[in-house]
Amino acid sequence: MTESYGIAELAREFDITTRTVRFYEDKGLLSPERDGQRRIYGPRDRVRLKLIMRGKRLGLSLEEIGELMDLYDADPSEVTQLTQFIDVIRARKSALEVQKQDIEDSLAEMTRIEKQCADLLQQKQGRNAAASEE
Amino acid sequence: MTESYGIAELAREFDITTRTVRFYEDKGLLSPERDGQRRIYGPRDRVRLKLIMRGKRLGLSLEEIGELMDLYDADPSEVTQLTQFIDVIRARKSALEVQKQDIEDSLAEMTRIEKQCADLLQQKQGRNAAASEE
DNA sequence: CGTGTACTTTACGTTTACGTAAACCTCCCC
DNA sequence: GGGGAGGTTTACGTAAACGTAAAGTACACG
Repeated sequence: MTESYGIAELAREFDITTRTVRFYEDKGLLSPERDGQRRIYGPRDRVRLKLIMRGKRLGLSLEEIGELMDLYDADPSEVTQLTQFIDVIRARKSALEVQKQDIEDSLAEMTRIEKQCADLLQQKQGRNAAASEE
Repeated sequence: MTESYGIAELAREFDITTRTVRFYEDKGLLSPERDGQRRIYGPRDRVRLKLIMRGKRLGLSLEEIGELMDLYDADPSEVTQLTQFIDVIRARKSALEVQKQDIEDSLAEMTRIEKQCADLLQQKQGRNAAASEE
């Protein structure tokens, strides 16, 4: 008895609408079972949705996310396919490295600004305290 | 004589279209000088464009990018503003931390897959070599 | 003066990722 | 058997981020 979910249940868990879940199916990112006309989602769909959400947080389009997930569960049999496959993965990885660097740069800048603000705040509060002391 | 650029020049440098540059201006992200009716971009615009592109690579919307850049060159005078300001920056930072974690997870998975592929490739090539040896 | 080259405004078109509404099942419960 | 609760399809609407003409301006060059 492998666990299964209704669409509302799944949507709630990921904090999205049922419309969105169906939309992802329409785009080929999910493929739930059916009980009559109702959709039944299994563990595989849950994992996929998790990957989709992560992809979105990274700013990927649904199409890119789909391609990535295809990579995840494809197994290339031919040697030529295999080497191409590796190339694709490496390209993807280096894109992520760029993004990681961007994030680190941004974090550094924001930390700098944050510190500036904290210093300024100290000064101002210091003066206020001094003013209310006499 | 502070360096300046035409729109085409700037667009070429960042590998975007002039339409895009004007669009960013329309959204309040750039504000070039004018020589008659023509736009003249200075160093400040270049820096801003660089920030915009980085924001886009991070998957931010133009609106979010605008807000971030506002943070960068605003200087909050009131203490209450200052503390709010710091809160905003911290929220932004923690969002970036999440994204960074997402990237690291993704990189780990992809590295795993890449290794799998490399092993598989070794095996296959090994067999091919053995087959062509006799 | 005509031709280019570079730039301008105006405006409608397009893709992505859904939102929102309408109209229809279907099972369960009182 | 009337009504929820939860699900379904169909389809039009929408915001963001530009693309893509169309038509005009401004200046240099032969």
